[in-house]
Amino acid sequence: MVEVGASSRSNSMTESAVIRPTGEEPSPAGYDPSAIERKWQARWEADGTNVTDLQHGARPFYALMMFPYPSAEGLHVGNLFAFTGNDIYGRFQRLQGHTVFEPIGYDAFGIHSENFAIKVGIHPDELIPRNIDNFRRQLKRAGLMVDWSHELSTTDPAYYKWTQWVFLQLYKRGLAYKKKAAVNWCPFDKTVLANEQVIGGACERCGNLVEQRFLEQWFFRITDYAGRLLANLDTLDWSESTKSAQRNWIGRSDGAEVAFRVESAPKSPAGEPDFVRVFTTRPDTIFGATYLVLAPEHPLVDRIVRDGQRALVDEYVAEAAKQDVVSRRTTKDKSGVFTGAYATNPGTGQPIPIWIADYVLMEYGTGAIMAVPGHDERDFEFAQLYDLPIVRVVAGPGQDARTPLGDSAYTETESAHLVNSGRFDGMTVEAGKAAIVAELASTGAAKPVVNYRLHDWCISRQRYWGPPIPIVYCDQCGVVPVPESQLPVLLPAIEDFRPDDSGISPLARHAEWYHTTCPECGGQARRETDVSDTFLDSAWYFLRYPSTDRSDVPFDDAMTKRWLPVTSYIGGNEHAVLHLLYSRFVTMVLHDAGTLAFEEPFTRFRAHGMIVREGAKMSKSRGNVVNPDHYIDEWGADAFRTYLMFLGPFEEGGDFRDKGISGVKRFLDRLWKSVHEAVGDGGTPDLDVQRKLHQTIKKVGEDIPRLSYNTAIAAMMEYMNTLRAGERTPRVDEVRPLVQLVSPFAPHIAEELWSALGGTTSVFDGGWPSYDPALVAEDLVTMAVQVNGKTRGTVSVPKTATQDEVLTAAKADANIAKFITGPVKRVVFVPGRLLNVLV
RNA sequence: GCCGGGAUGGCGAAAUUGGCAAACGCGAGGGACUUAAAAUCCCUUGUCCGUAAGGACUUCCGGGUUCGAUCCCCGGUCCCGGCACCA
Repeated sequence: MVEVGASSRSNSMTESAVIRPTGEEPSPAGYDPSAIERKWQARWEADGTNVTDLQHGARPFYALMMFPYPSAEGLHVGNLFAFTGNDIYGRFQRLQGHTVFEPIGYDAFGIHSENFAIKVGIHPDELIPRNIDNFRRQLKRAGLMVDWSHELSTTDPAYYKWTQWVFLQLYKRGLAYKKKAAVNWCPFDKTVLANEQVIGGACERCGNLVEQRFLEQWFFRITDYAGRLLANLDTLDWSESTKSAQRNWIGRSDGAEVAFRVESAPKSPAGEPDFVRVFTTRPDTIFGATYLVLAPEHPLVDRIVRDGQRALVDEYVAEAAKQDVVSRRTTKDKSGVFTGAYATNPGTGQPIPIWIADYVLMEYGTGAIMAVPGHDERDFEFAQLYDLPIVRVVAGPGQDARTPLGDSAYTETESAHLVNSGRFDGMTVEAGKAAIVAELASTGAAKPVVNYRLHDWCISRQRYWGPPIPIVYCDQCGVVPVPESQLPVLLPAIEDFRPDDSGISPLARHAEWYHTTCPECGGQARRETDVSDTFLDSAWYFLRYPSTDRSDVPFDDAMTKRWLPVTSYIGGNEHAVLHLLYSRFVTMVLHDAGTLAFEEPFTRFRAHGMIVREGAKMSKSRGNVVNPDHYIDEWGADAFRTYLMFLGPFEEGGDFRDKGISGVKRFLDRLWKSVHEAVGDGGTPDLDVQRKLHQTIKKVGEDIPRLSYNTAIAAMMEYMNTLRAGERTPRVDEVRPLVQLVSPFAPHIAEELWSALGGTTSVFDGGWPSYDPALVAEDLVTMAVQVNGKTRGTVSVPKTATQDEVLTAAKADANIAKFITGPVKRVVFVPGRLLNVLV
């Protein structure tokens, strides 16, 4: 048998220290969370308990949590929920013998911080450190196993120097480029808005209508990586919901590009026919393509438009350009205009009209489509509106070429076949796709193409509070990247940092910063005045943590080799696509550049759930936000942590109910009492308690790795109930392992009790208790007895009892016997579980 | 519309391989201790019938597979999240 409580690595327990004469009050001063929490936080700090030996520690385990944005309101309970979940996992891994690194930092740049600074009239330079101080104070109170010697803030020049370096790595590889792009502009907030910040065509903050502006923006060519970003997902141990969100966002669609020859385009150069290239996922329906549609911005529009239609087309194009980006995408009412031109359908050989409509988007595919109104809802609607021909080319079971389409497009593809499609008639949709693409490809009219919905990442912001993009514009040399040796390009401390409606960053107003010299020729030059997106700051922070003490490199090679990729990452699904995708992209780029040996940054990722309060979403306006300080004051961090983990499954979240915390507090009170009352472990152990203990050790050890914290806590509570059943006094060897099991959840009380039990080092250096499999298995089991599938009673039999023995025992039970009325037809016997008698 | 996750007592939830549905906790009711209250401890608590023994019903709805289904299959409803005029 394996000794309970014995650590495989160290055993600092002094047995004699805990044995007291029975009857003598062991002076339990009572459980005072705030006193012992202060005491142990101070001791951890003094002893360096949570400082990770990054150089030498065995079995490195990088337990990463998503670093917070340090808001003025302080730590949100959602942050603490996530951090506690990560902390328990990290502490457990440490108890398993890993060297665990649990760092924290602050994602402190960005529009959010800047807007708040403007609102309260305090410079972010002053406000952010203040907020960070408050966050640090709150994080320390929560008792996280954070290694504070590696804390970082993205606003620190020693950090953003390397954010700029990351930009330069992308620039060097041709993955950063500048182009004019349509953006949402809020005339009131005087800023570019992300698409997510525009609700129904209005600014989400001020409600003013958003305008479309064309501004020069920096982009990262993330679309080059779309295929890999998608394919690698299959290899990652991540929450399915997160992977699914990324798949949706990347949006792969397999199809073909098909060329439609424009009939006698008047303005094309002599002898050079124009082709409209369309992207389609349904090449099988080409015989049903009765018209083409170009996006209003399509470059071919001007060339092919016929004179009679020119005025109408120009008006339509101008109108479309005026619409803001978002409402253009979400308006469901279709409209369009005929160009007067025709193209040849390469399937039918027939001429079909070319239209312009804003339901076709220039950014996706080729900016042009072949419209198949018979089999596409949008095309159907458009064709009905403008009276364009609708042809059936796909028929389902029991349908044929003449079956009318009715009032909607037929979009089924399963068990459907082609009709009205010449020699392709009768083929399945799948076969038709392949055959038609193959045939068109032979004449160069089509090729298979994969399209992604993912757009390039726009990283420039015309704002102040971010890392300046390290680019200089020189009249002689053009666009010049700032040499690495001249990094960081410091964000100047300016008072006038408010954005204006020029669409140009406030930094442009500061001539002394804006004017500089060219790093190449030394001549007059201007700085790029945009700053980079906050998501660039957070796309690489996990690489920095182990190397925060290095000022000469972004990350130390040896450290990176030792600690990365991240072993375990825990965070919210609100970052499923942006942060997590950008981090993967940046890692891949650095991998391709030969800087990193791995191309995926997070080996395992788990999305935690959301906390609501009393059934309602927490919000400032509702006034139902949980303030961690308040609860920690009242109940202690240990009870607060444990309650957060107990209120629901970690990956689903749960309902924070103020009353609920008392149950967890009672549990800790009883733990405190049990340890202080515990008597020495002489004499005969109580076998039932021993069994329950070993079952609990097994269960908690299995539940924590799968983040099933609520059930682990329930198991410990059950054990506590067993331990104190019938007002028995627990023994020291019964409570000591429980203190260890509780320690990841409630670290302070665990340390206090561990030391009260004679521990001379931290409980977190004491290892994890092991269990005896022989004690886990009950040798007497309660089996259910069913008659015709209905449970009629139970029998208590030895685990090894045979079918006949159980049957005999069952028949001895009068209530069971009375249901066995006729001859027994069949008996189903599941050893140790149940007996089902069929009569 | 497409993709992912859900729906179980008054409430939060559990059931790890298809095997006693409701562990653990909250709330509620009753009791002990107390002059009293708090705290603590004990008992009861899915619904219905029954004094009880016991019985019937019960995991969103409707079917199916199985000796047996919260779990697997088919169809549907609702909730949460992602994507969305993406061709």
